Amino acid sequence: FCCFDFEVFPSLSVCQNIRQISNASGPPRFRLMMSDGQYVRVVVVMDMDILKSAEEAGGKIGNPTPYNTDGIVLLKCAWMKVRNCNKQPLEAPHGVCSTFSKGLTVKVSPMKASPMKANSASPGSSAKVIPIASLNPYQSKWTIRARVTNKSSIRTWSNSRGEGKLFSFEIVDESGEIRITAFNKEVDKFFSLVEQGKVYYISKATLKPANKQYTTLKNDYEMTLHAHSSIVPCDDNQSIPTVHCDFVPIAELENRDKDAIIDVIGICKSAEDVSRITTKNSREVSKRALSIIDQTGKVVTVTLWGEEAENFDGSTQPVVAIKGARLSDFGGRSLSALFSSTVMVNPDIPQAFRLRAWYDREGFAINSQSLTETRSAGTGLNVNWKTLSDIKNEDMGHGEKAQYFSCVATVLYIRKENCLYQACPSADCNKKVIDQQNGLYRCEKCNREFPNFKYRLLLSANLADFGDNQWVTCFQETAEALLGHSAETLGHLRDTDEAAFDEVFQKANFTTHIFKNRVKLETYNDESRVKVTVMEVQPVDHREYSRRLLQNIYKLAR
DNA sequence: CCCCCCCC
Repeated sequence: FCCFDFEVFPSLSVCQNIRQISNASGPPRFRLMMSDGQYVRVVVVMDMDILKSAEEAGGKIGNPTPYNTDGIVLLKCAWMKVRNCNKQPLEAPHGVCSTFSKGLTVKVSPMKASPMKANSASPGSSAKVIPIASLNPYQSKWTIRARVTNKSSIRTWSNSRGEGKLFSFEIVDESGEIRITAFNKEVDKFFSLVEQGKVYYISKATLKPANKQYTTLKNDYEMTLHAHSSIVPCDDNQSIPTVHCDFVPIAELENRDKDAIIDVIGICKSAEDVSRITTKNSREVSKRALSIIDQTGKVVTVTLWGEEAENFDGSTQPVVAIKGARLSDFGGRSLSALFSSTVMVNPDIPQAFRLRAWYDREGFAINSQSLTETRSAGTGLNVNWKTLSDIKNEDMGHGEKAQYFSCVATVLYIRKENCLYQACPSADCNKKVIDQQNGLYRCEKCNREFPNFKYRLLLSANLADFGDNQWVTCFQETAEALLGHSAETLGHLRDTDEAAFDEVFQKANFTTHIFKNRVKLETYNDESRVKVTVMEVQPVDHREYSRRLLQNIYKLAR
């Protein structure tokens, strides 16, 4: 593999195999990794508004060709052959070729011949190429030419009738679509050959009636491969339709029925980490929820499953298009990918270019609203962010109910005096015990004496941000998170090694965290004061924090 | 010859 550096201005669209290598000043530079002899199709697109302002500023951009009617113009489209790949070798990214085919601005063709003049002859078969729509079980000598639109992973089964493995894929041509299944030996033979998005000549397979219960494809038949089946890649695929999507704007999902199967496209604004869950049938499966946003300014949660969940990388905020997602009413409205869904990351389609341009220019900063209500506000959406000065300026906590807010703040000081107390050792009682001075500790709440106690933390800390500071209270868990040690360890340290105990507090000073707090006006001895209690301490996600700051700057600059 | 579409 070699590297190939180039500049894109503005940074409209970058596919997965391109890494940004600098953007310190001037146009950002990108690096594409690929191997010698490959062809690259370079497509440079630009948003019409940006193009106009560039031209007004005296820039010359040749003769742009309208790419679609949505204000995106095609600036350049050319095939380039990669040569001199003897530069510094780089580790090949996983699945480099298949992801290239999904690339947004750069496409790699593995063809050795000129990609512009592909061979259109059928692969030595006397049977003529017929449309999928004309296939039926009563004819055997046929060949079809079709594009793979969806390919499953390999699955195994075991039931009373036996066991085995299989995979299936869906194909489309100008006339229609059909599902093809391969079992056992045919899995070994064809699984790696069949690639999503590619075109093949297919012949000598068995047709049988499709069970409509299990498929949404528009075909009365489906196909099973057998020992004599033939699948031959076809390079000339100009005339074979690519996956067609009817994208539903995210805001429009509110008006659609539950369980509707829809196509959706959006920018992956944030993504959960992958997690393992156990289904009702006690099967383990991976899942990952994404938040996607489109030009309607609405966000919706999409859940990916299995390998798709495991392999998804949302760190570059890619465009995600899903054909055939199912609309659910969970949390209001949310989406789930099905086995029959096609998930495309940075697809090479105008809607994706347009979305990228919109998001990078303004979408990233808009005040988005999610159609999916999340109960835990851990995803960065729906968090009530405040600065410390907001507590006073907005008279927070003065109402009937306590208010909750999150802030990014730095520890200025933690009082170590009286931060530990001796608490009742019984499981759910944290009441302070009275030292009877006879080796026993009395809990008034439990009305019992114990030979032992447990240490509990009750910390007063002073937090600051750029505008103000605030005394807060941290109980056990949040205090342990802040100090980085358990109450038990700290109690022991205080009793045995005062220097080490002091050190713990020194180390916690000037550390910065996300604090999730409860604020409430409390009255004690006729004196009212706002009390802030820390409910949660979390590390700062600097990427997410920077995005929020940029968003705030953008809003203030309006 | 499979046919699972899941979880909060």
